Amino acid sequence: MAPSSTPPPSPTPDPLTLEVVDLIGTVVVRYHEEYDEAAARHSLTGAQARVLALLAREPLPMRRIAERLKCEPSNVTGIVDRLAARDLVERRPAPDDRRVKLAAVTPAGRETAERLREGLDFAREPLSHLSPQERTTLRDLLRRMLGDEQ
Amino acid sequence: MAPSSTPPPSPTPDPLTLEVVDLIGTVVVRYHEEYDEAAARHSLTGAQARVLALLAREPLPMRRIAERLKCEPSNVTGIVDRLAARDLVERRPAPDDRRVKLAAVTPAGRETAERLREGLDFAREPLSHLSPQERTTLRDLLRRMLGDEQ
DNA sequence: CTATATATTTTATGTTGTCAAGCAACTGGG
DNA sequence: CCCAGTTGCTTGACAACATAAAATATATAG
Repeated sequence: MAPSSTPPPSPTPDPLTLEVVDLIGTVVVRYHEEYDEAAARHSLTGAQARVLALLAREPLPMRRIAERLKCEPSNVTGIVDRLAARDLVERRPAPDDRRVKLAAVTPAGRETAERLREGLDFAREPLSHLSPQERTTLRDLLRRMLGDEQ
Repeated sequence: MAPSSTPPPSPTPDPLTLEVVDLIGTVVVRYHEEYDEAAARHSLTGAQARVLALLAREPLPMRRIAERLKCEPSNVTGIVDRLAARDLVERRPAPDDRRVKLAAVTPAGRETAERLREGLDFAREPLSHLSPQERTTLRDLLRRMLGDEQ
């Protein structure tokens, strides 16, 4: 069984840490709500909006999309299918490897992605409560919190 | 209309705000990864873990669970069904209203919820990079950011 | 050339989500 | 009391998302 050597996983983190974790949980919930609402305004699901936003930066092989989404490649097939059916995304052959299919936004997809980004209130609404000075502090704290890995 | 003081729909939010939003996006992704991994260690899905954690605090009517999860009550039926099938949760009649069913953790469910919470590294790992002083600052900034509503 | 590995899709299955319909139980006006 | 309307939950039909396993096509190593 488990040897007694394991460092005690801190059964009771201090109240301050707990509160911060709780606040982060609220941020996560709020972020998702807003993202899904913004996506719904364009008749997109959250997953579809995420893929569309990804592809608006650069075309990607299906496999890379799956890695970004942390899901199986077979799952991406369906999501891209649905985006392709609405002419927001298209599949292109990769020049160097005929196995690979690059998913790329169409002009219509690019425009939808842009309007999606503009409509995402999370950038404005909650952060508008903070001064530039405070935003800088928050940025630095989040950077440190997330560590070097990023 | 909006006086020039209101931040306009800001087609181009300032780079600082964009970076903070980006960092928050990373936090959201990381939070989900860790939550789902912790849940998977107990053979739970994310939704099941969330409901179990909710009920570990107090029994709730199905309707309240749906409100917390921001989904339809009919959806909660299935999630609670699956938790009940594994004997982590049970349905109890509400004393004052025979329509209502209270979902409550069983002893096994309570233990799973506790171990789930302990296994959730998000409380320790990222925040351990910050001093108590910094955590306090972060807490205050998040509070202000989320506003009075909470 | 053959064997193995990689990229994608297909198929089967399970979970999560919605909506509409149904049933049981509470509530208020007559 | 009784009836109408409302509320709480479940059921059924269906779509999206997720996984795993198998099939196909292509690439690469030996």
